[in-house]
Amino acid sequence: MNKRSSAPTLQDVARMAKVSTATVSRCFNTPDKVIETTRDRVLEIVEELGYTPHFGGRTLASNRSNTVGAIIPTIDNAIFARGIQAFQETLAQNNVTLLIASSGYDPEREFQQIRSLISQGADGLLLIGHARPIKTYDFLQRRQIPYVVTWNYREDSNSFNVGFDNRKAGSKITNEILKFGHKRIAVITGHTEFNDRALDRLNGVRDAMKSSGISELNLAIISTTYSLKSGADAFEDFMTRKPRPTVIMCGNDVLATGAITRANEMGIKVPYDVSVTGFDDIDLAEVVQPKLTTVHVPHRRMGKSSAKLLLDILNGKQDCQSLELEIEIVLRQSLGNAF
Amino acid sequence: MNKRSSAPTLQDVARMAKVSTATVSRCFNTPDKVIETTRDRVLEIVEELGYTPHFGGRTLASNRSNTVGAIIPTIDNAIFARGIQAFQETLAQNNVTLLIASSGYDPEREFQQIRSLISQGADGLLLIGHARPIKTYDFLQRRQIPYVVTWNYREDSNSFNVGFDNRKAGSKITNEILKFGHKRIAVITGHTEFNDRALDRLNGVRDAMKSSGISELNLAIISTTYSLKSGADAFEDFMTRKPRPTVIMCGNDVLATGAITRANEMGIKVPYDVSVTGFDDIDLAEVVQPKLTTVHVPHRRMGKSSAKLLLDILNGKQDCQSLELEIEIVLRQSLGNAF
DNA sequence: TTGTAGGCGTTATCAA
DNA sequence: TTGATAACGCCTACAA
Repeated sequence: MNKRSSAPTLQDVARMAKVSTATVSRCFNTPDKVIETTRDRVLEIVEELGYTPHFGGRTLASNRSNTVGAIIPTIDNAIFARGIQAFQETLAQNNVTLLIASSGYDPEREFQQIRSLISQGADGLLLIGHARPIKTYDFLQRRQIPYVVTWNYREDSNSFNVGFDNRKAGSKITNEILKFGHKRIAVITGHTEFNDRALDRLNGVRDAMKSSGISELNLAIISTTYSLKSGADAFEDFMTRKPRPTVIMCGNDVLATGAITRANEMGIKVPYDVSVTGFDDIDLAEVVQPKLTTVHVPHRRMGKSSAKLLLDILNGKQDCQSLELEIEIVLRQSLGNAF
Repeated sequence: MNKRSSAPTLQDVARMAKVSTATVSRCFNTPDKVIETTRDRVLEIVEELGYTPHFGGRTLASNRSNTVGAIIPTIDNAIFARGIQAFQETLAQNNVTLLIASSGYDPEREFQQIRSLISQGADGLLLIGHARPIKTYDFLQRRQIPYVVTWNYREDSNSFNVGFDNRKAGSKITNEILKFGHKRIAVITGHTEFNDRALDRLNGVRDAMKSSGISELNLAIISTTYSLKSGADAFEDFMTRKPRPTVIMCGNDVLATGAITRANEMGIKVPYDVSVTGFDDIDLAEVVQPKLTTVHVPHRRMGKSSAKLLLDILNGKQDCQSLELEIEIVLRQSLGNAF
């Protein structure tokens, strides 16, 4: 790769403003420590030259970057977009820049991305969920990297943690479903390996069934990737089995939307022939017909709170606390009585 | 912000492996220039220490970062996600890291983000669309920053450019609409200031009407922000006017989906009472009922081609070429005959 | 209030 | 094939 054509440096500015580099540096970092007239002169030159501080030099010298990194499973999906947007806005208010990377739900790639972001100088990280190889946690620990885990709250976690309890959430929506008299339950879940959100939701379903005395024999599961098509295919699979389930619970709204779309194509009436539920409450949930009964996740609050916690940690604030947020079930039209 | 606890450095590795820092460096950058036994020893220590190269030091010394930046209008929206994902994948295959920032459709913020990414050491940039203040182009020019403009192709552009011609696309779908006998046309567009995609699409509509001899008096326009609710509200606005339009063209699928959703709520039948069209062909387009007639944009191809072009430019390849991609109209159910 | 100078981690040139 | 060593741009004691 070519060298970047040389950019103006602190030196250049200093020379033209006839001051030392130290003074120019101070104009940026401790402006009140330089007298106004000098500062004005310097800033004018800065403007004229279009000078931008060289980030590499800065981190090298000061050992901090005012940058944090976030590694999310995927950007090609609305699930994380809203939360990350809020995360970023909160950081920006505190003059911290966000670097985003995506892992494609692959723990090995997540590890690489973590290393890469740290190399880039990230002061701290946002990670999605708890499930990752020990190797990754070892690295984080050894390098003493400040990080916050979000999108799943676990009381017993060793990490700083902002989010909702996916297991409780799974139970909660299952209980709602059971109120409608459903007995034969099918679940379309995302792959649960290294995806603790999916796993916990599923275990929540089991918890609820158990405490209502419903046998696991009434639970059928398909695990697949998160896409409209996967949801649709899994739906069709379930509906060609005998006996059919009375409700199909989906691991997220994308899967649920795929399921309902296929239902419409097959001439199956939701919720009269079968009920469908989602998880996340993204835009899609209100667009699909019938509208989706789903779990409302406080995306923006989660992003904002994660940012605040991470900033507190980075600023060395004492007694930083993990934070559990609550979800709500939102009843729309896709869940009805069991037949 | 706290200092990051000290990470192992090249020095540490060198000391433990009993070689010079130069050799360790070579192990990473020109591995074939160091004999295998030494290399193995070094890499072992690297592994043991969990050493990660310090990015700041590296950029400082080598004046390149193997990083490129992309500034997109928003991440909270599926429009750009797929293209950016493809862009990133292609970069990753070439060991280049992507930094993403979002501008919120604000040219001033875009300018800041550009400076910020350059400060971070980005070797090149991906920018969406052509419309931005001269100030921004001046900066790009003066600093000789390699960049590619995407999401809109303009033949007369001075920038390297990958995308489709939004104006032609606007004409194309309008012509399709005119074939269905529509005469009273309403457009819900995104704000066109500093959004050349929106502006060009709109001008394309005008072009097509003109060359079919339809007066501009038959064109009504509402410009608004890109959200489901804005689309819905604008739809309702149009449908309470007299006479009603026979077709409502939307600047993207989000607006169109909002429009159809509101139509359903108001008991207005699409396409019997009014036709609706979208733009982009994202997932939403096939989920909403009736399915959306829209402009299919080659998101992934655009992302991939942009990445290739940018990499070529960065590698100093000669005769790099801008690239025009084609769109297609996809006819689904939301467009019908004028009544 | 300002300047001097050393050092941050890495690469690259030149010798050995 | 390896090692010394001088940059790279910036920050920050310390001195003036």
